[in-house]
Amino acid sequence: MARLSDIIETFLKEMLNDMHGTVEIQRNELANRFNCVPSQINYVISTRFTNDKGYYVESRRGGGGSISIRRFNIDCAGDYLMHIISAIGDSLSQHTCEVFINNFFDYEMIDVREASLMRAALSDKALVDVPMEKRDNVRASIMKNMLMSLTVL
Amino acid sequence: MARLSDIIETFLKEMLNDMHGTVEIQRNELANRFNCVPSQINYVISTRFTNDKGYYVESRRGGGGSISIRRFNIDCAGDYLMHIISAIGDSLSQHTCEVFINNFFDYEMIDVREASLMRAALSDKALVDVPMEKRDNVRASIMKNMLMSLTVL
DNA sequence: TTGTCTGACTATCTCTGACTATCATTATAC
DNA sequence: GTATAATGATAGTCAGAGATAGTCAGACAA
Repeated sequence: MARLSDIIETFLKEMLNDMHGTVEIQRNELANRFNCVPSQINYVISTRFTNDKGYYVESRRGGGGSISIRRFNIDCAGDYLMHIISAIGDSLSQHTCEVFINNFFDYEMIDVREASLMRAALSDKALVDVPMEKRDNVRASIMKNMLMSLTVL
Repeated sequence: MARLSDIIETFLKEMLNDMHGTVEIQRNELANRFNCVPSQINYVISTRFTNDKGYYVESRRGGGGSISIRRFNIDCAGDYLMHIISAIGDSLSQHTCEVFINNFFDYEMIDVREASLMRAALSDKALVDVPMEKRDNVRASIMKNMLMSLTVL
């Protein structure tokens, strides 16, 4: 028998196709439709709609709350970016960042302000409170998140 | 389900646009129009029209009383940025970041890509490797560095 | 052993209503 | 007339109910 998580995953992906890459759902409503507990929806989202797999998820609690899922744009520059993102491992030195950013700028994937923002966020100065042994991991994570954010625009 | 608060917020913001940045309302009248209790109006104002978001609110009780909302005029973006930078302490929650970024965007100090980059760099997701007790410090530091980088361009 | 599913507990946001504070106007006392 | 009290018309506060979503440990299934 097919797993519920797979069914829900398929349902959401079809919805994403129909809605051109963005869906907004209510957790309880969806759980109801599939006769499961609400937290199952969290499970599906956290295992199937991760950043690594090309999705962006946001949510809001409280009355009228909801969960929104966006799919990255994998075309055009996105392709190259996705390639870079997967090439970046778990660790990234400030120097390597600099090289990346200069490249992005040279290839006109980012403008001067964007480059400046990225440099600022990834600098040792900004990360001074992060313990040395973790700093390059955090830098990699920030870099990947920033690049992913550009692929959806 | 659409949130009433959002509807009222939108209504007031449209009114602000039409009236060039200043509106004067009567709490009971507005509550009546939206079929809610008067204190809901206070809720909307205190969550959506805060100082941080660039609004100034005054009110008068008693017969003929009313509430007035004014939107700040941000003439010099650089000054505003410097003001924010000095106002940011050593710690900054993700939620507060969100408010700031939306603000910068509303005032056209940053564009949609820059906003997206900033959100990505400041998100809990990007900072997951930073120990919880340090995360808000690191966030404050990244935010200040990014803002500084914008002031020099 | 790993991935799936559940439910109790928690966190957050919204909305409501009872109670309080303030101001303007009118009535009353002197 | 003037001072004071009463009344009515506003707005403000706050605690609690309601409506969502998130987390996590443990049961269960492939």
